[in-house]
Amino acid sequence: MGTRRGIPEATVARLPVYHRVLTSLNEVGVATVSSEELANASGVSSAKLRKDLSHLGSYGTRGVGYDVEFLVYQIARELGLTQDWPVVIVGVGNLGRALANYGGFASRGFRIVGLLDADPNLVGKDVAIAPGLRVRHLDELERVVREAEPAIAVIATPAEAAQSVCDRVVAAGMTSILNFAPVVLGVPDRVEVRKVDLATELQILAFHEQRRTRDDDLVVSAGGAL
Amino acid sequence: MGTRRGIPEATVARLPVYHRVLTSLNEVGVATVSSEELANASGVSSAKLRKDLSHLGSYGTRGVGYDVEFLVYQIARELGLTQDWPVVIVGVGNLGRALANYGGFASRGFRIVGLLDADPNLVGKDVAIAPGLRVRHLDELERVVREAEPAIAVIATPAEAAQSVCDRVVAAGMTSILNFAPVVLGVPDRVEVRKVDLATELQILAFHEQRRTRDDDLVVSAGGAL
DNA sequence: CGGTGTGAATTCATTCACAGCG
DNA sequence: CGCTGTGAATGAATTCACACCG
Repeated sequence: MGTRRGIPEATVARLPVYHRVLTSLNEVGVATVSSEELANASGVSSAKLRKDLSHLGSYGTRGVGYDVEFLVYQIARELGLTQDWPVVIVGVGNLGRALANYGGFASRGFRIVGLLDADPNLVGKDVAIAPGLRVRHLDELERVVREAEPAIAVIATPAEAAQSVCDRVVAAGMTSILNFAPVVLGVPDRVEVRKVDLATELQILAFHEQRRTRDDDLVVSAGGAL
Repeated sequence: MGTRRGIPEATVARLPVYHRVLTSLNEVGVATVSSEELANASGVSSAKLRKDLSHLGSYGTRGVGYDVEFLVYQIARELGLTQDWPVVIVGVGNLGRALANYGGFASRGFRIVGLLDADPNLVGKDVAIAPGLRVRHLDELERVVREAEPAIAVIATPAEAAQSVCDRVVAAGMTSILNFAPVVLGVPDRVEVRKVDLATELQILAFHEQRRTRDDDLVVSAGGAL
């Protein structure tokens, strides 16, 4: 039976993908999927998918597969998507704006309750699709946190500002941070930080691209020598 | 001695962080760091850092530490940052624009050679800081690839367009893709895809936030019962 | 029969702890 | 003496392979 306690971190990181794929399937009217099908659509092996789902419980039917609608709900519940998550975004440059207008948030329980920036020229602007959500000055951070009680902050400021914004966010009592600034944030143990780093991702691709090229050369050389 | 062949994937993913931290230290004039210091600044344990660096070679000095400038160069070389990486960005919405204007790219050898979009209203616009880089129509993709020979494509389109853009990118001969669209891209084995998914990251945070809250409740209940 | 769920085997990553070098 | 580099120990994630159930 599903272990209930302690879902492995690697599994948690894949649940959002399964959730999205299942949601699509559901919208198209698919009622049932096998682990093989769902795995293919999610870009993982079927063994991995079954092991992942087994951590949530025995939600499949042997010889048949998984009920799409039921599974969507179970994953959503496990991830906490069935509740409302107020979020503040600090830093309203191109990236912050892109985030503010990203539809994927609202549909999954994430509700932007604050768009904050230190630049007076941006304050008061209406940059988001969200109804009447204007940019407020960074100094209103504490007020926003008191009023809307967001647990999650998104930091989309320039690198130089990130740590001090982070400190204020933590001081205001928030406990989860999604950091887009290219710096390693220092936080107390109780605060969870995840980072998304565009340059890092490109560098990892470059590494593999380089390795590929080098290896091709080796193969060619070796081939020539034979 | 450093194994030379096959640096572990987990290590590769951390090298960009070390590289950035070391670059900062170098700019501030620090000549030497210990594994302890560099590890702290990078948010990892010193044992992990030493093991990571050991895969590149024996670049430290016992009793002293690492020469900052030398190590920056070694990591850069390993990651392929010492060469020029032409990159195309497909999709020039807020996110694509944020990427186009992100300074961290140029400074690490990534050079944007194409900004492409299917929207005629965007074509011809000058959205990037980059000198004279105007948005071109998606149909020019093949031409851009032929002329500038980029290996890496960044996909920042809406979800609906991502797979067809991906297919064209692959058909044009590119082999590395950084995908920001919230879909699982299907590609041939030879093509490497990395994805950055904003909604996924928030969902992982929400999961932990929810767990934290649940556990707190348990602690409180248990405490009350004693 | 077909496909899930899962122990067992394997591979990959992290941590420990210390020998040995500068 | 201090700090690197690394085998050995531990832990986490993936893959295998098949018992078992609908």
